[in-house]
Amino acid sequence: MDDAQRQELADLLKALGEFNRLSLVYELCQCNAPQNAMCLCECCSVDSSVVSRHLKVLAQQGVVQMEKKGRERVYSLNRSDVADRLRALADQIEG
Amino acid sequence: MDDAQRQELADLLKALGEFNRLSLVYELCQCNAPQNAMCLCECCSVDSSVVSRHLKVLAQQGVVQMEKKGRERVYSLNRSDVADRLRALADQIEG
DNA sequence: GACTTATTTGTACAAATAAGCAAATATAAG
DNA sequence: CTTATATTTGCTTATTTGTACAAATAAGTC
Repeated sequence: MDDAQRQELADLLKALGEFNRLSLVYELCQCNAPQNAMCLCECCSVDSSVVSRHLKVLAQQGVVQMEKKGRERVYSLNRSDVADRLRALADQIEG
Repeated sequence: MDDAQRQELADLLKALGEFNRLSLVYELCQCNAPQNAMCLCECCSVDSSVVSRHLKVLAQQGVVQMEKKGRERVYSLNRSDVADRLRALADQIEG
């Protein structure tokens, strides 16, 4: 694994390693249908602009996926993608 | 999962989500025997005091384990423990 | 077009973080 | 006891990060 890949993994872990962002992930985890930001706003009690920024971070790391739907944007979790990356790390660590 | 547990998980991910700390983890990952800080110092090119602090963070999150050995302190990776926590998250995310 | 709703962006600010260096501490060896 | 080595701690600096609020943008509805 080269430095760039390691940095990418660190960025993913950092994205998940913040309480409100992790809460967003768990919230999306329990939804079958994609959710909009206003809805997600309720699970962590912060301003909508903050949720917007957190979702942007999660999207940049490929944790969530965004889709435009009318005037709202709905987010869904890239379940298998994230799970696979976490398991790959777990496997490496376990050796 | 309550807030405290979620915070704990976020703290673990944050601890792993920094380049130099993740490098330390990978370094320890490739060692069979526990390593001292001076040795670990070489893998990421930072001051020994910085390594000391990073190792402290990792120890607080249960990622590494420290053992006094003469005047040096040797660190080893809590492999299965960390791997299990990452897999548990992966499982939850995959749903 | 005017209005409403959803989301993003600009700005400001406080708190947290990472880093380096020097000094302090701990412990072994001479 | 003195010296050498390993590690931690105190201090400072620069940078990043999370947050709130207001304004801007986007897109639907009347």
